[in-house]
This record gives sequence, C-alpha cells and structure tokens, in this order.
Amino acid sequence: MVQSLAVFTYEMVLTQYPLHGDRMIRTSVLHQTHLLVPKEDRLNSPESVSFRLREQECVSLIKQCKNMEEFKQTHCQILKWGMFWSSFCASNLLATCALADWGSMDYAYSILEEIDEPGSFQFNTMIRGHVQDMNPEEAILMYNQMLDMGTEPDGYTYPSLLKACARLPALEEGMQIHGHIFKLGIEEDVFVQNSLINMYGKCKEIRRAGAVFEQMDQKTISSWSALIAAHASMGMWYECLGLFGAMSSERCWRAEESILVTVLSACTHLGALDLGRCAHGSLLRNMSGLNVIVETSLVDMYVKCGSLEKGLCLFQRMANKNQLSYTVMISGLALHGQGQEAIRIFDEMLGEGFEPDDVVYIGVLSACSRAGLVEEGVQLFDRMRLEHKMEPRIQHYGCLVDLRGRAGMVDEAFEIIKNMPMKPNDVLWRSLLGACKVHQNVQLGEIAAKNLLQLNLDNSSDYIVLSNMYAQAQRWQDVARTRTEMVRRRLTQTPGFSFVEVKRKVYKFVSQDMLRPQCDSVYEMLYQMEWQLKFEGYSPDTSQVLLDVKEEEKRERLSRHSQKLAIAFALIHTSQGFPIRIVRNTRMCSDCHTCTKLISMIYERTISVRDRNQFHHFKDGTCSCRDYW
DNA sequence: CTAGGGTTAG
Repeated sequence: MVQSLAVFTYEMVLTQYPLHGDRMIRTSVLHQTHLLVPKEDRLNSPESVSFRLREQECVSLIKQCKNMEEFKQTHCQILKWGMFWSSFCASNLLATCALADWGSMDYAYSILEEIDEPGSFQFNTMIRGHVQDMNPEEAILMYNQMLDMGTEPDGYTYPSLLKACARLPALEEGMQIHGHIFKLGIEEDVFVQNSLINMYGKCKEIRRAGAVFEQMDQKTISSWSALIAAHASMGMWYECLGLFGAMSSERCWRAEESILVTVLSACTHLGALDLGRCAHGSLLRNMSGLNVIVETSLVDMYVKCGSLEKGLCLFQRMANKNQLSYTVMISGLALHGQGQEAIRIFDEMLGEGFEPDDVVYIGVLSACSRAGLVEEGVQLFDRMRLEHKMEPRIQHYGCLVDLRGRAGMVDEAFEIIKNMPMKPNDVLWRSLLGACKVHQNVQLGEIAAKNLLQLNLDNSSDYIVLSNMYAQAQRWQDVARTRTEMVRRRLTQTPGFSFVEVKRKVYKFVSQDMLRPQCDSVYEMLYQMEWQLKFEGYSPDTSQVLLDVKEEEKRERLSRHSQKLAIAFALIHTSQGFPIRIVRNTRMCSDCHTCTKLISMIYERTISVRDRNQFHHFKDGTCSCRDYW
C-alpha cells in the first residue's frame, strides 16, 4: 500500500491545485478524499482489524518525519488513504506538527480546523505547541476558544496553560484558571499543583505559591523545585536554604542538579561556604559530569563565599570555559582586591580568543582600582575604547574615578567626572566623596557631597561620610549642620543584617536584635568583647548612630550592630583559630570596621566580611581594604 | 490508544 501511494506527493497536489496557502490546498485534497472514501466505509471501518493496522502504519509514518517536507507528504498520503478520518491519525498529525521542533503552528491550526469534533486532546496539544513556540498569549486564546466550543478541559490542559501564564507573567488569568481548576475538581492533580506553584512563583506571588504547596498531599521533587526556584527568583535566599533543609529532612529525595544549582546560588548570596561545599559534593556524587554553568556557579560560590583559593583552583581545572566563566573569575578577583591576578586572567581570556564585553571590563577595571594599579587601569580603559572599540558606560567611568580617587588623585578624578560624556550619577559622586574623606580634601569633598545630596536619594550613609569628613577637619559647626539636616529629613539607616555560618547553618542577625534564642550568651559575649576592646584603647565612635538619643544609648546601639552580634555568636560557637566569615547587606560602619580589626587581633581569628561591594579580610588588627571602602 | 510540571551564572 505504501509503495502504490508514495507516488502521490505533496508536490503533485500543489501542481494539481495551485491555490494559495497550505490550508486551501489541504481543503482541496480533502474534497478528493471525500470522494475516494464513502461515508459508510468511514463509519464501519474503525471496528476492523485492518483499519487498526493501517492506523498503526500511518502513525509510524508520521513519527518518521524529520522535516516539514516529509510531514506534508505524509499528511497528503493520509488524506489520500482516507485515514484522516481516524481521529487517532489526525491527532498524531496534529501533535507532531505542533510539537516537533521543525513543526509549524499555523499548519497545525489548519489541521485542527479540519478535525470534525476536536476534543480536549487536540486543544491541549495546540496549547502546548503555542507555549513551546514562546507564544503564551496564543496559548491562552486557544484555551478561550476551547471553552467557547464547549470542550471540557482536563488535567492535561492546565500544566501547559499555566506555563503560558507563568511566561507572561499573567497573574489575573492565572487566578481565573485556578478557579476553573477548582470547578472541574482537579485541584488534587500533582502536575496541576506543581504548575500552579510555578505560575504563582513567576508572578511573584510567593504566598499563593506556598499555599498551594502546603495543601499538597503528595509532593514531588518538582513541587520542591518550583517552590525553591520561586523563592530564589525573589532573592529570598535565606528561605531557599530553609526549604532545601526541610526537603532534605522530610524525605530522602535524590539530589537534583537544578535544585542544587539554585541552592548553590543561595549559598553564594548568603556566604554559606560549608553548605555550598555540601552542594558541591552532592553534585559530584550524583552527576556523571558537571557542565559549564554548574562549574561556573561553583567558582562563583567559592569566590563570593570567601574562598578565593578554592575558586581559582576549580577555575583552572575547568575543561571548558566560556566568556562568563572568565567574567565570574575576574570579578571575583576584583572582589578580593587581587588586581594583578585579575589582569593576568583577563589576558589569558583574550589569548583564548574570547571577546571581552563591558561587564568583564568593569571587573578588571575595578580590580585595578581596589589594588591601586592606576597605570594598568588607565591602559585597560584606553584599550577598551581603542582596541575593542567599545563605548565606555558610566560604570567604566566610575571605575576610572575610583581608580584615581583611591590613589589620592582627587582633582584628576573630579576632572574625569566633569569631562565624561554623560551625567554623573550618585555612585560617581559617592566615590569622589569617599576619596576626599580618606585623602582629607574637604573643599572638593563638599562639592561632591553637594552634588550627591542634590540627587535627593536620602541615603543616610552619604550624610555620615560628609559629617565625618567635617569632623576630621574639626569643622564642628558643619558637623552639626549636617546632623540637623539628617534629622530634618528623618533619615534612618537601612536595617542592616549580617549572615554568619556556623556548623553548616546560616544565622541571620539584625541590628538591635534581642529576640534570638541564643540571645543571652551573645550579649554576655558582647560584654566581654567590649571589655577587652577597651584594653586596646578602643572608644566607640558614636557619630555613627543617627538617632537623637543620649550618649549612653548610642553606645549601646552601636554595640548591637548586626556584624558585632554575628561575630560574638561565631566566637562562641566555633573553636579557637577557626576563621569567621560574615556576609552583610550594607556596607559596615567605621566603628564596626575598627572593632573587627581589633577583634581579629585580640581573639587571633581571621575574619572576612563581604559587604555589598567587596571583601574585607581582617587579620592581626589590619584589614585588606587598607581602610578604604 | 496519544500527552503534562521545576532548568540554574555576571
């Protein structure tokens, strides 16, 4: 049968019926098949064994198609045989056309129109095809059409439909659909529930996602995956790790790559090195090989959690590196102030034939500025413009200003700001102000501060830097004026918090936090620390406290800054000589910086603190940032 | 009779 019909090709139909577009052509063929296969025969045949065999033959022909041409020929053959009236064959045609990567939704649509009574399967397939085609709106419209035609959706309809809502994202539609799911009574379907979690997660509705999750009787690995990914996308890293812990303890789930990478990312953000190491180990045990993405995120994790050596080691052993791997490594070295090494890796990257992009340049330039490599930084900046023909962005000028400013060339830094082609933003003025404070150029500092405060960002730390600069210059009236202005603007510091990892658990400390279960011992420790600090000649810098309260309360508030709480906690719960790693959400105040330097000496600990810009490695009473941050 | 959910890095 196949041989005898193979001569009837799509092309022949085309020449026979030179009409416009696929749909017209097929309709014509359809009329022909009407003539070829009498209606009675169509109705009776499904019972026969030979009909089933022919169905099977058609499906295997459809499955063999590798491209649209072959598919169209098969389509024609099926029409010619009269087998299109078998809903099994038609459905397979539709599904293949809608879902294969060479398929076409337009063509699938016309097949759908020729099916007499499309059921839920046909619509489900169309919806899924549209989602695969990155056409979420079309998918939702298809669902509407399905309802209009009175076809009842089933459990297979919703996973892809909800995926469409997640893509857009379309919360309103998603919630309506959730309603439909209840009406149909399929809210217990695991696939539907997982899709709902994902949809709510993508719509940033964590609470609703959690609610669906809570109500599930039988959770699957995908339920956890969807919920963890939802929290990760919101930057709720702490909650991510909590969920991962809950998942691991609830049942012995097989570790999965996607979840582990998300967890790894959470570790990176929280500075949870030990937990990150566990995820690394789990990946090695469960995966046959690690791909570039996983390896790059591992490097990123180690570096950003403070273990630069391990990150470098992994990086050097990577068999395949891409541009992003280099970017991660170079920015990581910048974070740790390793300018020379960053430049070396950058050269290596160019040697491997990777084109540098603007982000790599930000990395390598900031590495130069942190390490005080003025000459090299300027060279790189020119190289970016001249050799790689890239237009520097404001971030690159920021690096340049920082580069000169840190090195004490504040006037040159100011010149750069004045001459650059775009309007300076807060970052640049803040960089200049910081440089002026460190190098005690009050005059220029005032100019920078004036410009900075004009932007009305109400950033309290800007006022503090300015007021400290006045204090250094003994201009007390200006100090008072700045303070008054702060009070007038009702500025409060953004709530600071610090993470510290102890025995593979991450603890979060919020400034002034007194409600933790470990509270008593922490405050006992703080008291001891203060006592020892005094011996080393420390006196609290209460100018860091913005509130209008008595001196005594200022001291007390200062001692309860989150970083000090975290250090105290870590000192209690880790053994002598064990390094302490802290991650904070804000930059630390100068009092915390001074204290931490002293503590590193008194307690003989290395303490590394990652703030939002860089690493501070405290050791023997000094800090790697050379007191500039 | 066919089919469905989570996919990460600067």
